[in-house]
Amino acid sequence: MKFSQLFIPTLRETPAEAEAVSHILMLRAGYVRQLAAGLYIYLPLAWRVMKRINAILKEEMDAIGAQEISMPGLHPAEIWEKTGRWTEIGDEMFRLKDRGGRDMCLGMTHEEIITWLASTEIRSYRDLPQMWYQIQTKFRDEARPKSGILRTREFIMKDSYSFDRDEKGLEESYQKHAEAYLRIFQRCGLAFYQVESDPGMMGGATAHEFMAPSPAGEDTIVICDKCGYAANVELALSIPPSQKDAGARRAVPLQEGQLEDISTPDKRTVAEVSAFLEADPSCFIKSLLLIGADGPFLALVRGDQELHEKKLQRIVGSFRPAQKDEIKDILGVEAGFIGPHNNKLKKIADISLKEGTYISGANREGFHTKGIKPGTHFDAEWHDVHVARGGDGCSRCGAVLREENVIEIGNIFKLGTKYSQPLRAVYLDENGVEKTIIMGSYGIGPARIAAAAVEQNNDKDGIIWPLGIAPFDVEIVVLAGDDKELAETAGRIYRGLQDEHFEVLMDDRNERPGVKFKDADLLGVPCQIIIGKKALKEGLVEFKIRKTKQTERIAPSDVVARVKQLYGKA
RNA sequence: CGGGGCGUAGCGCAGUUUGGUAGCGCGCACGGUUCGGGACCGUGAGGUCGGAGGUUCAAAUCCUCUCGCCCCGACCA
Repeated sequence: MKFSQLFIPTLRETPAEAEAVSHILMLRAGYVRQLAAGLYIYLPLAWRVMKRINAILKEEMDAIGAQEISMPGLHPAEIWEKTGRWTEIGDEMFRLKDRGGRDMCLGMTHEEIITWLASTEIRSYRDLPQMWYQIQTKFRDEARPKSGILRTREFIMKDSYSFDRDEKGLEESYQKHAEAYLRIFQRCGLAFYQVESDPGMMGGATAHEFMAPSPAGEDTIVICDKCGYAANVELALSIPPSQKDAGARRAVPLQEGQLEDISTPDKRTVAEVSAFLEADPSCFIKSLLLIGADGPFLALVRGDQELHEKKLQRIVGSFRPAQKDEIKDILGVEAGFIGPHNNKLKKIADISLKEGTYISGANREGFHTKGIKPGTHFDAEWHDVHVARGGDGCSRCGAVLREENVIEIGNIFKLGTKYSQPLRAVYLDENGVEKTIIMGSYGIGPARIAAAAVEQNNDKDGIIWPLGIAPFDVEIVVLAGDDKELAETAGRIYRGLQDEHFEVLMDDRNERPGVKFKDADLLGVPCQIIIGKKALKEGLVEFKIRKTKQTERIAPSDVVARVKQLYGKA
């Protein structure tokens, strides 16, 4: 296509509202424009990228036997009421009424709808398994849309759903998706990890996320380079480094094995007491009084660790922090001075506390206690309830974990019967017995793939698209648009590339060379064919790789072969 | 929802403290000269200063309310 006939509104300056690299570059290079918070218009270039990503998605989904369908974006409330999510989900759901006053919503996802479909159509074990997918718009009234295309209120998603007779079937569908996802992200040229994730509100037992490392990412994962363990910090296990020596002796009382109260007036937080006593935070026990379904209990983590509420919730069910007066009523002291010893409350302690001697609140106003030995001075249920961090040990092999910020680009969930049961998606098995369909749900955000690709592949001059998803394969830069000879050479190369099914952008604009070079680098098409008078005098054109800026002078007749070589089609 | 920042020409910004009727750079249009890394000269178009109300002889500027956008946090099928 001719640049002069395409709408590519590049910007010389960075719009003030953009912060993330991908957001800045996609605005500057004329890919997207913002309509409102979290709502973006995809201009021709961005839409071409999206189409390419979607084509890869379709190929790989079709390859595992999934069938493309299309479901409405507007849903009746009734179905969402049946699964309970109409009330479970709060402001994040866009809700509206139709003219008849019926409650409706804009679909945030399609488990309900597809399960309804399955419930009405699937009768027999002979109908299973099935895998259905769509590439469709989702609506979520995000509390805080951000980072351009990364977190929006309306976005396209590839979502697929598997329907199986049993767990074994689900496992197969799940693995097929995992493998397809690996191929998809590879073809899109992304660096990514597959990590264990929290099933969250989706329900079900197993879930994985596909994560593209980027500073713009909103999620954090820990990775073990030795054994391959990788998990979202929402559930990652780890072994915190052992108690630090710095000031550790201060945790030891004058008489070994005894407890010793020390005056710590007005020192309440770990940071304050740690500074006051000159002992490392890892020498303290942080005691948090929480109220669970069975009454109050103490959660204990080491002073240098953070309590992971979701992990704790999985162990004890839902809980809430105790209020100030509740703490006084139960322990007789204010929050800054509570400790695990000398009380009979149930205790859940983090595994990092198993060894060592500690200081904690004395359960006495203005005092802390030294010499507390877990197991000796208090008993507890031991669990991993701290937040895993880089530098911790791997819970599987002990090697040091690494931490990285990542963009979630895809996820896969084993749903089980979470949706099929309330919506009565059932079938009759070989023995005529009614069984509930076992489901899985699998999502990919194409816009996030695009954004992650830009985040991972750019330099000071602009975007550097991975080969598989660039808006064009080749950009021909014709340095003097009005020169006949240049135009003819460009035309020949253009047709030659098209004959080999390459997507070619030809910058035929009547612009100065500098402008064309700058725009070409900004747009990020993987390779450029530069046609200028100088080289052409010698019968040559230039072949430039966007990523390395390496330039080769080659004969016009060799261009097609050189491009084919770059794209591995030689 | 809590905290912070910002709304002035298409984009980036100045002007707001101390009220006097809006300016700079880029971009855009036209003419000319240029033409291998965002050219130069000249001419010109373009703004109810986010909106509403108020104070005042006079409001971009002061006051009240309101809307929008961005960032941090909470939240996040």
